[in-house]
Amino acid sequence: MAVDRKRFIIEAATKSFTLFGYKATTMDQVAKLASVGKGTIYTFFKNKEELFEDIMITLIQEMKQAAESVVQETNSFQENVHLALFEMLQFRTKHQLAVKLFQEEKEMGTPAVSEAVRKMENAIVGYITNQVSAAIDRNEIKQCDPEIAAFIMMKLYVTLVVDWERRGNALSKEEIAQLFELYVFEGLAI
Amino acid sequence: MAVDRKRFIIEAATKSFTLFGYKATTMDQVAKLASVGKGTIYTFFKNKEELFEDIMITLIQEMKQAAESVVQETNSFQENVHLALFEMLQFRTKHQLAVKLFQEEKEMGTPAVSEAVRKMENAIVGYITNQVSAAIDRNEIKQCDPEIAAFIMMKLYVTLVVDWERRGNALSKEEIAQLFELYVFEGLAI
DNA sequence: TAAATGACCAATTTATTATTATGGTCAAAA
DNA sequence: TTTTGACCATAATAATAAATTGGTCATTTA
Repeated sequence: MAVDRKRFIIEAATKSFTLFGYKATTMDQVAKLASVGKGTIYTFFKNKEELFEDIMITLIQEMKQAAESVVQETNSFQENVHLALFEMLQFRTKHQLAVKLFQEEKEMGTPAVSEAVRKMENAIVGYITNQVSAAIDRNEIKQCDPEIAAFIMMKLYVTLVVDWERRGNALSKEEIAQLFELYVFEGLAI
Repeated sequence: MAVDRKRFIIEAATKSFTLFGYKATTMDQVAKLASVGKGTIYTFFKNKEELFEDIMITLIQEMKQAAESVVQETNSFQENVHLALFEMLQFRTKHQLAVKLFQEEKEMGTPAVSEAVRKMENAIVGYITNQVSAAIDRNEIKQCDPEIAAFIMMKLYVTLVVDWERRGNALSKEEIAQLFELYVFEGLAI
C-alpha cells in the first residue's frame, strides 16, 4: 500500500467529529479531508457509526491512560481513586472531542452519541471497580459490592464537580477530595 | 361572591396539567373545565405561568407534608433522612402531576416546567438541610456544611433509586437504606 | 486484477409557505 | 363591579418543496 489510507480516514474523521460533532460530520467531508474517494471509507468501515465507534475506542483508551498516568502503587486507595476520578472527569472537559460529544448528547440526543457517552461512563466505572476490588483484597477498605461502590463514587464526583457548580460557586480540587473522604471513607457518624 | 371561581379555576387547571402537561393545557380548556369565561382567569392570575406556579406551590407543600408524615421525633437522624428522602422521591413517581411534569421536562424541556422541577429539587434539599442542621446541633453527626450534605444525600438517593435501576435490577428499600448508611454514615474505611 | 473512485439513488433533513391554534385583551353584558 | 367571549397578534403546526446525505456499485486506476 503506497499511502496509509485508513490512518488518513481516521485522522480526518476525528478532526471533523471534534469540530462539528457526529451528526454534522458528513462522509463526503471526511473523504475530502482525507484526500480519499468516499467509497474507500467503506472498504475499511461498514458505515459511519462503525467509523465513529473505532474512534471512540481510541478516546476511551486515552482516558484510561490519563487515569493510569496519575495512579501510583505507593498511594493509598482513596488517594488513587480521587486522582483517577478527578483526572477522568477532567479529561471529559478538556479533550475537545469528548467536550463536543457531551454537548451534542445534551443538545440533540443523537443516538450514536448517547451510546458513546454511555460507554465512556462504563469505562470509568469499570476502571474504578477494579481499583475497589483490589483494595478489598488488600484489606484497605470494608467488604462491599465493588461495582456499586465504583458507581456511587463516580456519581459523587459528578455531583461535586458538575452539579454543585451549577448551584453556585465551584469546589476546589482539595475541597472535593476532603468531601469525598468525609462521605465515602469516614462517614458522618460520630 | 356566589361561587368560588378561583377554586374552580385552580382545580380545573390542576386536572388539565396532570392530564396533558403544561404546554398542552390551553387557557380555553381551563376556562371550559372551570365553567368560567376565559377573562375571569386573568382576574385571578396574571398569566398561564403564574397560574401554574400557584399550583406548583401546592404540589411542593404536599411533598413536604408527605415527608413530614413519615419523619418522627423518636427516630434517629439517619432513619429520618432515609424515610424523608425515600418518601419525597417516591412522591415524584406516584403523584400524577409530578410524573407528568418530569416527563414533559425530559421530553420537551418546556422552560416553565424546568423551573418547576428545579424548585421541587430545591424544596427537597431545603427540607433535608434543616434536618442536617438540627442533627449537628444535637451532636448526632459530625460538623459539616448542612447544604452540601443535604445535596449529596439527595443525589446519592437519586443515584441509588433511579440511576442504578437503569443499569440493571433495582435495589429494594432496605438495600438502599443499608447502602445509604454504609456510604454516608459509616464510611468504607476499616 | 484488486483497490480506489465518484456519479448516482433512496431516504432523510432542512427550508419555505400556508394554516391553525393559543395566550392575552378589552368593550360590552350581566 | 365583576364576568364574559369575540377578537387579535403571535406562535405553533402542518404541508409542501428543495437540498443534503449515507451508502452503493459500475467503472477506472495503478
